[in-house]
Amino acid sequence: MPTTLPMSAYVVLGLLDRHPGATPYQLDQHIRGSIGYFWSFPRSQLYEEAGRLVRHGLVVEHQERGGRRRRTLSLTDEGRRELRQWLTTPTQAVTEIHDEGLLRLYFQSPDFADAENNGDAVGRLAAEQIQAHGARLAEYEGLVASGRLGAGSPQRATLEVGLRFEQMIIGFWREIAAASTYPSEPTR
Amino acid sequence: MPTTLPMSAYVVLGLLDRHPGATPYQLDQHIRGSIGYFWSFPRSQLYEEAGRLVRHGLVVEHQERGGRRRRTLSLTDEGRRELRQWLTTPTQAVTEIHDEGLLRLYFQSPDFADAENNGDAVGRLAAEQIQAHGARLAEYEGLVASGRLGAGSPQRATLEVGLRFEQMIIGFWREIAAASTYPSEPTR
DNA sequence: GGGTACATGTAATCAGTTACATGATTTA
DNA sequence: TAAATCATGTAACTGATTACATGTACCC
Repeated sequence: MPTTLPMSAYVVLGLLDRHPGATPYQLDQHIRGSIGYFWSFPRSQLYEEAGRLVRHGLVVEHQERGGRRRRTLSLTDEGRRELRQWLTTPTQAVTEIHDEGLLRLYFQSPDFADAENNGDAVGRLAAEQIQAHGARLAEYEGLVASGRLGAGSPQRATLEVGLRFEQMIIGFWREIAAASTYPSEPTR
Repeated sequence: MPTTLPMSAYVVLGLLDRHPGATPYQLDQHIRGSIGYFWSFPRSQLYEEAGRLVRHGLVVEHQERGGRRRRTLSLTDEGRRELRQWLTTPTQAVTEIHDEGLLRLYFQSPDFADAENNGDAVGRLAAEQIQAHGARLAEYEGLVASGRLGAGSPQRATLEVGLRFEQMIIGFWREIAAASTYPSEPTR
């Protein structure tokens, strides 16, 4: 077994610790609307991940014969050990903010603040991003309001970062939008 | 050609627009210390990406015969068109904050704020994260101070998000640490 | 002129995604 | 009970990462 597994593996281990006997499909449901906001992967990967973890002896699966042939998954002792270990060993991995809007901003031409010159591409980008992040923020607020997350739970704490990020980025794009509509260095 | 390319493709197109004739190796240099903070991939992928873009007719390459057999890359007209189009078409993709520290926090047991109960795993995690994000913040501040980014440039604007994110997340982990007993960093 | 660090590329492997297929359940 | 929807899985393909190999310059 490799010394370090891909993140999807730890997500599966972590979820199985909380929800023993879940099927990959059910894991997918848990992921969407929670940790999937931060680190997502398609459902099919959960099947592959499950297979890999079984091969590594960290998970056992039991597949129904006939019908839907569901695979129910549970951690082995070694899987639990691996999870505990991952949770407690220091990481030196750094954060990446995967955001297509930011990437597009980065590659705008240097005169991007000059709306006349570029058909206000940045103004449009900003407007679209404000809208998209507003929707995301509302989703997060809905989650909090739903009360499904314990007040001091690690899930609630993690979501807090999502909330603060969305507030921050909305403010950022508003500033960009303002500079785009009213260029600070007008062409003349 | 697929209607939508992977992000690494747009990064290569965007960089080649600014640095025509660059080699994959040189692109790697540009990426590290700039957009790579947000969206990174290993150098070898730039070779593969270059090959793919050439196959799609978006890039032309010229490989030295003998010696290091460098490949210099440039956009074709169609490559430029593809880049312009990507820069101006609306995206519905959402942000993902890939952060291993947050993921670990998410999977802590519910009593995570109770340091007695878990060997203060969370306190350690928070301390480590405060340290790591402090270093990252310092790097960003160094970039700004270096003056290599134009004051109103899109690169500077993008970096601003990095700066605000790091400040936000450091504040977050300080709060987490405060709820735990492991000695926290002095406030800077 | 031999060692060290930098520059460059390729091949093999592994992970992730898309597209598809089928079984079960609800509801008009 | 047919149509629609939800649940579940697999296979084929594409993308990403690791490991390796070699070339060039620098410097003592």
